[in-house]
Amino acid sequence: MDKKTSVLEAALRLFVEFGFHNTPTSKIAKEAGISSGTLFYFFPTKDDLVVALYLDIKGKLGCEITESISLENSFKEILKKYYIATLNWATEHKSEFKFMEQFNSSPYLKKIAEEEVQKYVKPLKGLLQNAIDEGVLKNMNLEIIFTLISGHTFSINQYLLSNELSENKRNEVINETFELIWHMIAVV
Amino acid sequence: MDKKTSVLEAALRLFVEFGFHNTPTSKIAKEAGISSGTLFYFFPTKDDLVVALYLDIKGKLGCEITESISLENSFKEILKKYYIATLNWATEHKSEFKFMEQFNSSPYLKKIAEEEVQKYVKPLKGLLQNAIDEGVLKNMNLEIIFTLISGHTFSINQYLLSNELSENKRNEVINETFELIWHMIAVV
DNA sequence: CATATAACTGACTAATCAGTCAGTAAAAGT
DNA sequence: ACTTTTACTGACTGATTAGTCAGTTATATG
Repeated sequence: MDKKTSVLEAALRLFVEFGFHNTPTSKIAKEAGISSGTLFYFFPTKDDLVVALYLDIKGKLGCEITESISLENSFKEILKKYYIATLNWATEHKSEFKFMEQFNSSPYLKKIAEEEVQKYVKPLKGLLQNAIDEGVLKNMNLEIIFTLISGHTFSINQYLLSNELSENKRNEVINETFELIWHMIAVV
Repeated sequence: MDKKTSVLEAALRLFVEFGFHNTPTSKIAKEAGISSGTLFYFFPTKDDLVVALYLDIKGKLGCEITESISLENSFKEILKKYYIATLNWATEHKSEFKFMEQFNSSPYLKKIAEEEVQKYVKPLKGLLQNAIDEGVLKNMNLEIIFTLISGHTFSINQYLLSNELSENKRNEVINETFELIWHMIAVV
């Protein structure tokens, strides 16, 4: 296997379990089955490794979600696909999700350019603005609508992650809570 | 000033700026204007300090919010007071809020007993369950209702913290978004 | 006043850590 | 075949760190 990848995978596992501060590079190298020198061959500093892992995960998440969108549907259907894709991704990638959470609320975030943070958020914001302009969504501040959707998704995610539900029950919760957030932001 | 307190204050400042991992105890002691030995006199280990800070802040937040509640009002009014008190606290205690965020999404959280985490959440959950039983709130899973309220509050908080609004505008946002979450969970 | 206890100091240490480096092995280029 | 570049090693180092400890100062207590 690609050693660079195995470093990223080992780092993810250890960071989630022990945190950035309690995960020495030596441990990451050991877990990845490579020498300490190789780690620094690929990632000049530990910070570079942390940031690379962030960008790697963010890229994968962004791709998977934007891929799930088909613009042929109604805005409600598009948004629901976004919602479902995000929740499914988090459930299928628990470690990645926990890492992002930890990263986003740490001072490491400062090291990421604002434009990079916004990269995968921009398309959604564009769609939301269109929907507001067309009168599909309430005429509220875009940032507030975006915040409401993100916050809602995040919190339902927390619920789904801490309660292992059956396939049916899970879909029920997702459908019901989507209707709730939809009625909060949409013109009815 | 009490030296134990000044350690907690210095630690809060530095943790928020540099993160747990990048804040040596020596720096904390210096910032607090005491010797390294004194820090360990009060807090046997660095972890103990981090946990003590968490419990200190959580206690203060819990007190301030439960104090703001008067049970004479309608459930809607009680919940709105909760909402406003939480948002105001976060705005008036930005550092504390950031610290809690960082702590909650870090592996440090594991060091806190579940009952301690739930301590200040229990009364609210009790009120919510009553409101469900009385048919004031929709007959939904308590955990989901609780999650929806927390997530909503958290996200509006993020919005308020990153956009410095005038007193009027701020109140407007708070009132409007409270009505939104209320209509999401209440029987209308 | 005398004694005990609590608060406090700062130089010190043992351990750990991020990162280096001189050199080896493998792959790619010519 | 020869050379260059890339991938990789692991022992090593200098810096940093959490935590100690022998001793000092302040405060309370009898």
